[in-house]
Amino acid sequence: MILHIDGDAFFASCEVAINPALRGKPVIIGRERGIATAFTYEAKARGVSRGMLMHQIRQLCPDAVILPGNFRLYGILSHRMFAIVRRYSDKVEEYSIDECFADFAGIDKALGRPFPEILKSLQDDLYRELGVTFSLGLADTKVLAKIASKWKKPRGITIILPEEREEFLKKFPIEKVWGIGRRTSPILLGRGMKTAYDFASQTEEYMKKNFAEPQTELWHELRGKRLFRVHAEGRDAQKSIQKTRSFPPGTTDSGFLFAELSRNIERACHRARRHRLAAREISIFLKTKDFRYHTADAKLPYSTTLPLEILSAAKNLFRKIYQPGTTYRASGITLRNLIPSDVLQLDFFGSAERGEKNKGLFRSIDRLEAKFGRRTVHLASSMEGKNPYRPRESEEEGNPIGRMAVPIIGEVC
DNA sequence: TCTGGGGTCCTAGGACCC
DNA sequence: TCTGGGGTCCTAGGACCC
Repeated sequence: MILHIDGDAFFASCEVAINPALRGKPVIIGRERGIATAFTYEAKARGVSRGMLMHQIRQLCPDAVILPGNFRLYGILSHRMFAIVRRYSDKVEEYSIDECFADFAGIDKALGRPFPEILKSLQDDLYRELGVTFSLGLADTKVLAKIASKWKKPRGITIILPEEREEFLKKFPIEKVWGIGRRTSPILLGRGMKTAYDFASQTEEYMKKNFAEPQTELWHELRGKRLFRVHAEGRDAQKSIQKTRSFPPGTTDSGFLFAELSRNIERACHRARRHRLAAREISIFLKTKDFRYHTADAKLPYSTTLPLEILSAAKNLFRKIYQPGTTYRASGITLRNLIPSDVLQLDFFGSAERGEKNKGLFRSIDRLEAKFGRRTVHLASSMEGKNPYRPRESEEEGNPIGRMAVPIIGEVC
């Protein structure tokens, strides 16, 4: 058996857990982004929905408590949650910040208690020690466990026994199945499949003829054939780092646009340095006001974690895709092909000294930011002089020095 | 749903090779 | 070369997830 555990309104629940005065109130997370990222069930009952804009929420729900995300807190509670689950099974896959899978095969025999009792006790442990409620689903496969935990929320416990599987799938809408997204569900609905059962009861020939591998795998898993295992070995190394920011309603100003991109590059590099990763490839995108993406990418001659080196590559890419007169609403950078930055990378001419001075510079900047807050020092290319929009409030907090532009040309600093 | 930010994986098709 | 068959690798973009 595989267990799936899912946090109920996790971010909002964490806030309530550390501030009991919030209990029973409509609490919404996402102030810094302007849209609802997570919200309590009280907020949901008032009509708040995912992605709703903050000003709409204030109208709908004037007494809403709107908070910025506190990811350090969520990370700590997440960590503790995994530790609690590991008391029951040592095979735990940390799937996301508020979710995990655990291999529960034989756990009932090992503990000498029936599964319903074990799950109840695990759920109680989680609530008692974290102040956050979780929903649990137990079934033969990952996909079944995942839909089981989703079935009853909050604080649900759902077990799908093999003999009850078909009846359960008949109640479960196809579009809510893990792996069936916006594109696939209309196709399935168009073929008359409304429930997970309608999909799972197709023949294998039909699946092979009409669907690709990912859907066929889901089909097997829904029928109780285990294809996806619990990955308890720990996470793979991170493969990419992305930083993006929207600036609705948008701009046609190339100077502002590039400053935004530059800023994203600085943030991405900062993150890469923190994780001791360097990038060998980058890609940038500009998103138009009608939500189309224009992307371009480049391989770098050496792996790097320094904004100045990435900036010059990004400038060329920017020229390729920027079109005067077009209104853009967001930009972004992705650092890819990441390798540990302590591995010495020689460039084409064998020079290991490249960028040594800049490395020292950015080490200092990182230290300054650790002490005085984000954006204490930034590149001149990221200056928002032309920014017609006010800076976000969170950026201004905790910065005793104020903004300082440091023009850096080449290796002069 | 006039729609944020951060990720991973799959696949079709082109380039190139024997 | 009005010309077959088979294979690998790479990349762009799609689809999905939280």
